[in-house]
Amino acid sequence: MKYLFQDLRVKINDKIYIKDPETSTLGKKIIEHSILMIYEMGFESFTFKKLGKKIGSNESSIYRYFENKHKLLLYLTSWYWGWLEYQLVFSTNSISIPSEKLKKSIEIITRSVEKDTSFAHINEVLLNKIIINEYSKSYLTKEVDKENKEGYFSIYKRLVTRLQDIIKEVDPTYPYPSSLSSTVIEGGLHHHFLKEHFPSLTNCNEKITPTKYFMDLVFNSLKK
Amino acid sequence: MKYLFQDLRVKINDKIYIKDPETSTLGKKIIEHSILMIYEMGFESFTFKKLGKKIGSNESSIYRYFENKHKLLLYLTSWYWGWLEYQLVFSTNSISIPSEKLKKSIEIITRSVEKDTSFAHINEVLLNKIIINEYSKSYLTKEVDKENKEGYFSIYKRLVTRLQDIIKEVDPTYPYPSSLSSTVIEGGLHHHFLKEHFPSLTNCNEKITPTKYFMDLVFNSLKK
DNA sequence: ACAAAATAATAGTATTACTGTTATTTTTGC
DNA sequence: GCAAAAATAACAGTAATACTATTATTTTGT
Repeated sequence: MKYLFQDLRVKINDKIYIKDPETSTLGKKIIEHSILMIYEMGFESFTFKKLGKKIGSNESSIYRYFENKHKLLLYLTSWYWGWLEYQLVFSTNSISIPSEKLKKSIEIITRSVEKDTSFAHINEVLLNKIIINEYSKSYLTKEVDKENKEGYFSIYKRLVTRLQDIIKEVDPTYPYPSSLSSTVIEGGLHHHFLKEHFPSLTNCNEKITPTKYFMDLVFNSLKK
Repeated sequence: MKYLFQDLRVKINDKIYIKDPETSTLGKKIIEHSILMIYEMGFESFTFKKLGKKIGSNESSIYRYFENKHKLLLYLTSWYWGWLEYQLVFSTNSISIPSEKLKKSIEIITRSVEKDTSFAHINEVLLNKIIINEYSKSYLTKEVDKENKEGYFSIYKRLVTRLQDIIKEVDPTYPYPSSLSSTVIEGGLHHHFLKEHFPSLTNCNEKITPTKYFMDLVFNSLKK
């Protein structure tokens, strides 16, 4: 796995950044440490000034890469969904039985990220936790329609579509494939949050994973 | 309906406010106009200074009611969930057939609020839209565990529990009643957001309501 | 070695999110 | 109806945020 992903680069809409952070050491440090800092202090408390101090760079240099921290969050979330999409495609494309393919997909999408794979400066475990806590904030804004038009959420939308297509293969008569796909992806994140902070609002715990719950939910909805 | 609700008061955890806004004209104006303003400009752009200007009051007077805008959001969301809980209990307690009760519950919880009922200074239609757009921000914070301990989310939790109990009545063997309850409540909000901003990620539209989708989802999961 | 590009340093601005103090108005209790 | 108390308004002030702009220094590519 480690070697396989070595050369993978997640392609991100280039309107999200001013200068591509993958093209320089400073850029990579911005990504690396913004993940660590947003994880530690939460998105609200995180500022470019603090990030600059942490990486020994000037605030103004960070502004050369991203317009503001919202755009940086869009970058991180796009990267995450692109990475997850790759995992999904990679792990399922050899599976020909539709129901098996769907099983694997639900597993990949709803599991919690346990260990770092291959990207030197990106800690996927922490990034996954950031997505659980902060992803909604990237689209619950007044600018969502404008940003959606600019394509800032296209990787996420592509992932929802992929899962939807896999659902359709299992049951072409099911009337709500995209709704179900959205429910699994968004609900998966929410369930990890509930597990951690509101255990009474979920049946998931150490033994019962969100994956188990969503597997049941999806397959009960589809005709076999 | 109008008269029935006239005297209903939603009881909100008194640690959320400094002074109960229901006890004065200024307090009610704060609630009334914060709903209008958050709806119009979004929670991020909303400030106490702007609110003060709008209602012809000083910023510092608003601080006598709420510590900060986050607490005000907690107040509004608590009120909303309390109001919805009341609608749920009121509309379902005469129903004795469990599956009918569950149907009605899903309808109440996942429908969009169409018109103002009875609270002079609270516009429930706009408040519902605020909940769709801003509710997540009230708990996706670094302080969530502390605030949960203080009981700031107890009304919401009680609602999830109520729906869970109704689910259990329909199928006592179903292994994920609280997860399913959370999925319906949170997923309902999310679906209204998708319908409006990401129509390709849902099958809901003018004709197919989120209620229809969730009805199908829930009843397919439960044994009849 | 030189030019161009990238980064750092510094300064500055408007706004936010408050706190604190005092003045004025409104409410209430007798 | 009046005095005291409570509520509200007005004003001042602070540290931090979220930037923009300018200039200086360092790094890099040829």
